[in-house]
Amino acid sequence: MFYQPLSAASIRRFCQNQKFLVQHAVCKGDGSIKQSHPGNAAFADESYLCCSQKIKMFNKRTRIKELLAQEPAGQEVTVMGWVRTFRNNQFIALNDGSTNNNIQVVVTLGSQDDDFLKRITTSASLKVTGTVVPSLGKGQRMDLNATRIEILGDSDAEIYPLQPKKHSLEFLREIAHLRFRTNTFGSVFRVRHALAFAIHKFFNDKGFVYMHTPIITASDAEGAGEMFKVTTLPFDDTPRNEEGAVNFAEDFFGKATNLTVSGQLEGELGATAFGDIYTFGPTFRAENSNTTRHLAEFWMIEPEMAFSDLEDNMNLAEEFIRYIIRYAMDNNREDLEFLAQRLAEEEKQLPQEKRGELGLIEKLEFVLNNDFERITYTEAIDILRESNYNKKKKFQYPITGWGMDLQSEHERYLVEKHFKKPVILSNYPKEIKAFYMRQNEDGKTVAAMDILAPGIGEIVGGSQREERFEKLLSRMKDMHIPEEELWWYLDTRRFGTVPHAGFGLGFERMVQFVTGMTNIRDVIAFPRTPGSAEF
RNA sequence: UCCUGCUUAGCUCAGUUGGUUAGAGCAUCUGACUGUUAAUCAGAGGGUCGCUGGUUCAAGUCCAGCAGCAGGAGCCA
Repeated sequence: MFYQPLSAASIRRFCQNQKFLVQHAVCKGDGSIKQSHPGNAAFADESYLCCSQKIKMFNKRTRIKELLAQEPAGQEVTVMGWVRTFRNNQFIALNDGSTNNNIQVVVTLGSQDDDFLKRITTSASLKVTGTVVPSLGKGQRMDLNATRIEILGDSDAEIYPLQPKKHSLEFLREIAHLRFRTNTFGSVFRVRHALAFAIHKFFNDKGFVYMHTPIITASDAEGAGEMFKVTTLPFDDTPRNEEGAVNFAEDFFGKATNLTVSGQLEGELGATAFGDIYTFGPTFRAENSNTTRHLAEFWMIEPEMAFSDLEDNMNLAEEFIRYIIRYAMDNNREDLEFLAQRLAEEEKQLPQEKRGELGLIEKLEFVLNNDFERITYTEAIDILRESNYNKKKKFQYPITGWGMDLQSEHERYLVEKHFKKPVILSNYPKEIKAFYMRQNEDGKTVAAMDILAPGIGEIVGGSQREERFEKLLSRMKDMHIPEEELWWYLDTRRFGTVPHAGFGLGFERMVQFVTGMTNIRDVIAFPRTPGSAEF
């Protein structure tokens, strides 16, 4: 079905022409049908028209991406889009977001009056009907010789902020609502879409169940980070209990609630019934993190697999990452090539040692064609200790020995200097990892794994989960995790527990890796960061 | 949260040792031209130099505080 707001006059005209069969007058607002009177405009005033797809649609248009793939043979088409540039009062570069490539609309000299031409400004929206012919110019294969141009929406050039020139990413962030109309963000968000689609396809093809874990959670025991509180309690005159603490018994849910920091614990409930599940949804962290790779609201993918161990987990993660990169390479080649060029130009500004050794496309191909390096935490410490970097005391944080937490400079050294490819680090000391990770036989380490990617750092964090009830419970006690709050989680270990494993992958970091964008705020439509929730 | 840097026209940036009326390119507007490729050419308009206070005869320039932005660190995905 297709909906289009129309003026009463347009509706009357369409109905009189009988080109369109008006099936329903649809009430504005909620979209519910108010009247059903074929061909009668009287009921459609200030309403939305709803036309059946079988009937000729008002907006029957050819996407510019599809048009550019055709042979120019004099065929008549209608395209709609936004003006990128208007040169010479004659050539309109029109873009509709289906591709970065524009269709060149040619306006015959003298066919339009000057006042009309002056309204063809950057980002004005047009409906153009014309014939497609081979271009006389050199920059493009085809021209659309316009026979009819309709301005759908004017764009005041004096105040429209985007210009046909290079803008800084910082400036575009301030106009995030318009930045999709640039080539860079067009490509980034088409690739983002492709990756999201590929994720669902990958898991669906493998028989995983897509599970919707809650956004609002009551447990604050996960320890994954600071949480945003969810409450309907008043800020002034907040109800208090006898001890003077906020009385959440009076709150909406009757208890304290937060936005989720992870769907993992709920995911484990699904995995211990369906076998294999995955989640893909928004996640929230109230950490005061101001970096190029943290967001307060981000999207996370969390598969969880029953009857699996750490190695199965690593295998899945590696296959998964390859699959979605391959999908983007196969389906968004043009966008990736544009982004590769953009990145190459950006890196020209940097000193030699800060530039990537490979171009974006080469980097992605390298990841597709080479196995990830798999090493244990213990091996990593040895490599770092023996490195020239350490001997020359180039690390800001010295390698103190086994048991230390790795700093990002250490991870970067392993990934970018030593192995020069993605690295899967496993079997960390239990002291520096979460309570639910499975304890290894050595009594010192847990079956955890992180995947580190060049330029991004940690992209995946996962583990085999502790399926043994007693071990899990004693670990929770050690770490002061209240078991009464997680009674439901512990039930999976009480009733038919199985070895299982899973991981979390930060979607935006993956999009960063694939698009080469260096700031995470440029791969999510409307970034939420400390002090910033515009749009 | 900590460290560092930045803030001058719509955008990207110059602005010397503190010294006359703060400049450029692009954009915008007006006009010209017309097969252009971020078109070109000519002209015009556009500034509380982030904010507050201080030093000085004199501050865009020096000092302090605050704010915003960016990069790095921590936390992590």
